[in-house]
Amino acid sequence: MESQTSVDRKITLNDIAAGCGVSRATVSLVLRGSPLVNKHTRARVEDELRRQGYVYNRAAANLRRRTSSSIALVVNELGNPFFAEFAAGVDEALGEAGFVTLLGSTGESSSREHAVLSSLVEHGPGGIILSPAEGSEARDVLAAVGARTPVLLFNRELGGTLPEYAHWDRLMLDNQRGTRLATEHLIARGHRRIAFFGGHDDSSSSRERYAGYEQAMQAAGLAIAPAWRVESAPTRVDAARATQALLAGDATLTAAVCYNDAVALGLMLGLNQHGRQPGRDFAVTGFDDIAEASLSMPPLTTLSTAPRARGRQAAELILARLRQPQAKAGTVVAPVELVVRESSCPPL
Amino acid sequence: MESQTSVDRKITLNDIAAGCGVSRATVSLVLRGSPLVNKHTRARVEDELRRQGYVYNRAAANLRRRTSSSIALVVNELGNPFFAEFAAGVDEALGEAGFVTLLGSTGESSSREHAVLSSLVEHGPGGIILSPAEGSEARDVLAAVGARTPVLLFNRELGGTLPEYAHWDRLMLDNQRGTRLATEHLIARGHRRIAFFGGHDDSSSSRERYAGYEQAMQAAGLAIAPAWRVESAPTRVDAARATQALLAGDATLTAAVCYNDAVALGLMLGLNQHGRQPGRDFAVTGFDDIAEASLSMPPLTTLSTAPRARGRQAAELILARLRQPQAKAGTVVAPVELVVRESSCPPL
DNA sequence: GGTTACATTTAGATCGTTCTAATCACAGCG
DNA sequence: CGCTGTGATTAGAACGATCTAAATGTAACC
Repeated sequence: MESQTSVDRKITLNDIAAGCGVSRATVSLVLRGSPLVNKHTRARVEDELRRQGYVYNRAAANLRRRTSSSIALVVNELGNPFFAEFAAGVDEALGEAGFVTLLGSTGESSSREHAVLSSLVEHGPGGIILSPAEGSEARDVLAAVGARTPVLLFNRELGGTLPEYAHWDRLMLDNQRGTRLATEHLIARGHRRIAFFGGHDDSSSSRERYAGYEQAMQAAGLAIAPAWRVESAPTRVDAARATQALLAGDATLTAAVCYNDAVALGLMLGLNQHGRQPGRDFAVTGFDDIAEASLSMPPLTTLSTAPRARGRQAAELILARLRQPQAKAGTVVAPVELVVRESSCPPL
Repeated sequence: MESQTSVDRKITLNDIAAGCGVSRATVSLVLRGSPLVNKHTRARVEDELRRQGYVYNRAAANLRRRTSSSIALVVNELGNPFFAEFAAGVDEALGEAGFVTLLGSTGESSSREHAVLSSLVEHGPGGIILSPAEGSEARDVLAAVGARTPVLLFNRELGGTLPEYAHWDRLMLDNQRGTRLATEHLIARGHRRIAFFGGHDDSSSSRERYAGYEQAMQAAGLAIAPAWRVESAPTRVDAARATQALLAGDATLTAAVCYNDAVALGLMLGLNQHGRQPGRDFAVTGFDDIAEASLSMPPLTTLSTAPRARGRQAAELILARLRQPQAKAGTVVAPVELVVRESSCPPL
């Protein structure tokens, strides 16, 4: 047993070539399974590869071939289960296609986003899947990534406008339809005084979700009082904090459509603290259907976005773009589905 | 405004050099902030870099310098919030150090783990942070990564033994102490008939956690019936399924120490389905303190492992190893802390 | 034998950086 | 005037792969 697990020096094509008396080029052909090489030499080379414990240097190959075998994935916050699931889906699908995922997270800060993007782009990813931070501007992002690397925007639009030469693809959720469905559901259950709670209006997804709510309310002939829109950061803690403002604004509300599940869970927490019982005397809906939604007390009525499937889809879209760099940019809108659970009780 | 955002050709050092009449070497020195270059030429070069929209090619630099600026992170399952938080911590700390994270996930399958590792290692990471899949063997992992890339094992031991030349670092949780604390807590509350539920005994973390439980039981003079150990996959659904076996094995149990939070949440679900009320007539403890633990009904008594901090720590350990390749391998055991919530009620 | 065809192999340039060892310009000094 | 020291710059070889174009060997055919 003399497998040469040389700890010190890196094994290259030259070592293999020397080791079995062929040229570097031949070894390279063997590695790539070319039909040009003779059966017999192929076997000899493959033995030698194993014997010396060769590991392929994809970076060198990519340099020469001017290709890339990685995709960068930039998300706001991995701690958010929606993005964690999304990332898992992206990584799964990229892995199956032989690509590797370069991870970056921005913590919802557009300045960190800029830094993360500039760093990632230096590693030469073939493309970038970006879920923009709140308030992220098109021109800043473009400056960070340059015009050469294709970008797939997920979940949110960028602020400002892109120059026409940057044709970026989009994968968006059907935000407006989602909150419309949720609002219609609450109206059907008998609610009339319904708030829209959480999120910041400078994020496009928030505006779209508000629009869906507004659309359903108008269609039902219900006027919206200004106090029925309360903003918050899209996190549990900030939503719990903002509950105070919601209840103070109008004590007669019977339901709220929330920006997302994190906000909805925070609202339920806040309601409890103010002596209200979500699912009993106050109806709540979320958005995303994260794993916690079905576990909360009461279980949360929400919109299922299937984040892992979205991740796979995002991966496939960016890979398709790599194959067709010139195809014109497209926008895919993924459907969402209303999942009715106990938090959307009828009014008392 | 003539910033040359050339969409077609990649800008290299040569382009910059030609663009301002200096040599490639000088531009390279400017990029790396060398004190050798003249103030005035530096300014000229920097202008040109901006003007042409140059982006650094780190892969080429790494090839020449035989260095790496990435670390691979291989985790069982990103959908599990414990690992998602861990990954977030790793990525944060690596990013701050100027490294990029190569992501891979194994879905608890050791064959996928092998494939993922072989693929990642070809991209030449400086090191690998690996949370092994259940039943993953030392020799298989070594075969996949080779002996050149340093590895940091997180959370679990590998099966089998490593050859002595592979000196791998470890970051482990204080599993045994954790379940000992949880068990002592239940005993102090008055429980005597306590099960250990979930996990598979071929994972080292599971064995360690069982050992902590056993230790506390023995110290209290309590004998453990064979029916008090029921295994399950470390997921919510499988734990819910296995609840049946636990209750059928001994109907007089009053409490269970669970392998982790996912299992504990599944058990609570299963208990409800069998007409028992966790936190009222059956006490449950978990392990990990994932975000859902405080939200479940009842809130879960568990062991806080601070996964994000562990992630940062893992990143720091592997970076330290890069700086000191020859230092001898070490094992760090991270402390855990008991968080008492309502699921660990006293017996009726 | 000479020509062609085919299968296999290979030398050498190349990708975009960095590094080593010069080289160059210029001032100061004896 | 030649020598040396210093600051600034650079030519050219690497890094580990791939690719082009050409070379080699062998067999077949006229």
